Amino acid sequence: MIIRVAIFEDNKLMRNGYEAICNGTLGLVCCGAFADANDIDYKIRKTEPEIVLMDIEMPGNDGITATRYIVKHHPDIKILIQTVFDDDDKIFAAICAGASGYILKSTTPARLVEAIHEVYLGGSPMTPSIASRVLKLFQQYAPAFHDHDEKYILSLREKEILTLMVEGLNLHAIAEKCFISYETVRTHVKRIYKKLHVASASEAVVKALRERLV
Amino acid sequence: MIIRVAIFEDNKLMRNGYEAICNGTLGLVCCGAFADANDIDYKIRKTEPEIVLMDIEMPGNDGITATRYIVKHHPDIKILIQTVFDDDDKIFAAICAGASGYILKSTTPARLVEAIHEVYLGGSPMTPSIASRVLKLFQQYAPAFHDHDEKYILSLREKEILTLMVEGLNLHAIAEKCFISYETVRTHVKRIYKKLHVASASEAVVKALRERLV
DNA sequence: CATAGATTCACCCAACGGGGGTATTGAAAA
DNA sequence: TTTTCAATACCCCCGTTGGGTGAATCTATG
Repeated sequence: MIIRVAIFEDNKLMRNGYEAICNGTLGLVCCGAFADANDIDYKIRKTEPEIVLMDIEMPGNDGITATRYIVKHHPDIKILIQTVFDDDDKIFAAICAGASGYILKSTTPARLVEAIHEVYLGGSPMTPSIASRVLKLFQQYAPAFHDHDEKYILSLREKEILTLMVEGLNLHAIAEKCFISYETVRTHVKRIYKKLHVASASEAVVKALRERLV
Repeated sequence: MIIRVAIFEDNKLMRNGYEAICNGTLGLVCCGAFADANDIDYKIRKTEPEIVLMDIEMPGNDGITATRYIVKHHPDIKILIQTVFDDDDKIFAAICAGASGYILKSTTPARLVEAIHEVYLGGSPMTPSIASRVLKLFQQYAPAFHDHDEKYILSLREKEILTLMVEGLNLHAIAEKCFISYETVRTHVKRIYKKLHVASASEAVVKALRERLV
């Protein structure tokens, strides 16, 4: 079984390198190598790849957008992102776009070939440093199962008011919404600040979001 | 530099196997091998590991709980989960508990040693099939942020100031930190509010956190 | 019953913050 | 070259907020 790989990479040297790696590996074949992701639909239809090796930074149509497109219109094709960027935004965007793997360009050819096979088998190879960031992002965005052993014990009313603060309401609006007086809201807010060890609304909402208090 | 590894694994054969792998590898040493995670604090304090190889399924104190405990009380220690389970619940729980890596027991000794080194260097090695599940979980739990294409274009300075606001600094403190006048900070802040369509610091920081602007 | 905590309300005061405006400089883009 | 825009800075106005203090209910909990 031969795995068909399409390459999107604007740097000619690297593109040729990847092509050579694919064609030089038993079981892989490069079915197309492109400098940009313009006319992506045509390129995909013509080359019919099973795996796409996608660069993020390309002139014209960027790799993230192309990934989103391929995932949407050719859901069977697996996409391996392959880039020099390791910042959270790029990783986040690539994952949300539906990429199956994310490896840095510092990866060795042997590891790249391995990664292509892993993607083909349904796995998601990631450079460990990328994986580390993914885990951190995940911990940040997984709201449910956090071990908050009641570090900050807020009463029901206090939690309610803190939630409204996070939603952007000012104290008067909170008073109206809770059917209590403005001064009462202030009293609660002050107590919340004491319990959270903060001194302003913004600090309180940041803490509320970070510690998943609301 | 020798990496100290503690092993938690109830199966005696596997435990001995891991111990042998560690002690048989240059640069690794097994500083403790335990059949359960009871008295976890004592075991950690006594053996002072840098890396913990943690099984999930153990009698008594389970690996997830132990992981949570170690992450909380010994934040410098990295934990490599090592298990036969590859179901979403276990993976999810382990990641949320703060594990740095997650590999299956089918992993080869060579890959295990590699994984320990990667964890030590701050990476997060994962068996590709685990990584694949993590990505799927991630896509599932981060639905809100798919459209992240420069909805709000903040200048560098504005981003910097917004970041400091998220960190809880008031405008005077920001002015000092940036070596600019208080009034200039206010000018920037006003522009930030206009761009984000908000009207208060708390709204701005909430938006900054939710939309990953900082 | 006494005590503690949650919830409610009020007043004072000083400072901070939000909204409006105006203006200069320097660098980049048209 | 002209224009645009980020970055800097200052002004006034006044509403909001943070801190302190005090106090009245009500409800658990020992």
